[in-house]
Amino acid sequence: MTSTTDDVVPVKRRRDRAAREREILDAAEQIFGDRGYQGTSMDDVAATVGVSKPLIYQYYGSKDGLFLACLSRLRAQLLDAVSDAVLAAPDPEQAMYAGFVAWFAFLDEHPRAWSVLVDEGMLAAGPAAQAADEVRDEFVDLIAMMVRLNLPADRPHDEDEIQIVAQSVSGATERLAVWRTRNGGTPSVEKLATTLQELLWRGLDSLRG
Amino acid sequence: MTSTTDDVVPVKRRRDRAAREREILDAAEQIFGDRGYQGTSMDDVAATVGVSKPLIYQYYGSKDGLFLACLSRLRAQLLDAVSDAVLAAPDPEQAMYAGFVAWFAFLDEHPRAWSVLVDEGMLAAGPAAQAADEVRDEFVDLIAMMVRLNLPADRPHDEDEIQIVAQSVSGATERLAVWRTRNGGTPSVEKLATTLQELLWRGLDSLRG
DNA sequence: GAAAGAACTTACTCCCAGTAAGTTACTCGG
DNA sequence: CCGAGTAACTTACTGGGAGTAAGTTCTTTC
Repeated sequence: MTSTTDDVVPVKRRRDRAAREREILDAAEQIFGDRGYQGTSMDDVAATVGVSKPLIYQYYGSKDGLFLACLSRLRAQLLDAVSDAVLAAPDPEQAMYAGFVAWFAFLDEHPRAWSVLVDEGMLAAGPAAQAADEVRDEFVDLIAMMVRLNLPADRPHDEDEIQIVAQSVSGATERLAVWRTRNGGTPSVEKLATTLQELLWRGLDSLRG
Repeated sequence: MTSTTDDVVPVKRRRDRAAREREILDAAEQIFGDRGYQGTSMDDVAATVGVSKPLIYQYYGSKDGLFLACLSRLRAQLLDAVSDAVLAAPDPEQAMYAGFVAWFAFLDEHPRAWSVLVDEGMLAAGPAAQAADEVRDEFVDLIAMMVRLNLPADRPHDEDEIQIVAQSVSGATERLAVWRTRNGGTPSVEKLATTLQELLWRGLDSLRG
């Protein structure tokens, strides 16, 4: 009865640094995932954790720092999932398949992780992002049209497959363009186009029948 | 000599709306391209054009609106370049090649356009963007390793080609994941993995020799 | 040469990243 | 049990950038 701390709300307010850091990181991952980088304010994160903003700054330095910490943790998880699947496979062909499955399955099971990592995580939310998507869609449509023209007219084609191929080609070319720019403009345009052509042309045969 | 307006700086200050809009759009495209979406302030754009900020708001409504307008113009140019190349080709195989060349060449010749459209345009600048790239690089390395393992050991392999393939696969899977999420989680993970596998596996034969 | 409207500006508001300086709770040696 | 030391935490601010209300000046047109 003489205990000093047992009337109302005996909630532990102070926690040690490691525990608090984890709490903050969890909240941040959630909020970044929901609202994107831009849409997330440090005040929101602080309020969610029930802590004041400067504490977050003390632990993570900046908004970028906090985002980066989320990213790091997720990256490790995703990379592990995929590498494990690949390394467990008995031959290269199955390794490739297993890698794809692991990749898509991970992002399927961690939709929020996904947003933070690649999708909206760093994109501006709203109309600008939507417009960028429209640009992509136009190319996807163009590519899908080309693929369709190249299929035998008599056989019913699998529209899912066409979409998958078109999205893949669009994603691949976009990434190659970024990479090439950062790489100082090499390899040459022709080298890129030729290699892509080789990689995809024969694959398209499979879909042809 | 009695003319009222010919001493110093007879610069025309007012211009009609269409001309001013174009001026603003040009400046915005340049600045967005240089500094990214986040790094660009409306005050910067206004100062560059030599105009006050509310005028830009009157014409474009918001920062997103201005960005969107830049995007629209560029999209039309890029899409035209690629469609023209594709449609001018005599057969599907050459159309595919021509399309790739047109895509990479356009982005080569308009590096700033490029930034606005896809690359840094909407990404957060600084350490966060860098970290996201590191995540990608890890996957690219993993894929490159797999490709290398699958090449005949005796033949010297073309490292550029390996990088191109690895970047392509990484870009394709990333895009597919975004698309699938927005598409409500279909098609299934297995369908995606199988189609990708078919598309790429035979293409990798070409590189094998 | 005045009316009308388009082109343009000054001077704000609010929100959010980041910070300076201080306060409170825990802990450990005596 | 108590005070000194430190880790955990807060209040109260600055600065910068998006967006706006309410005007002011130029230019065209009758």
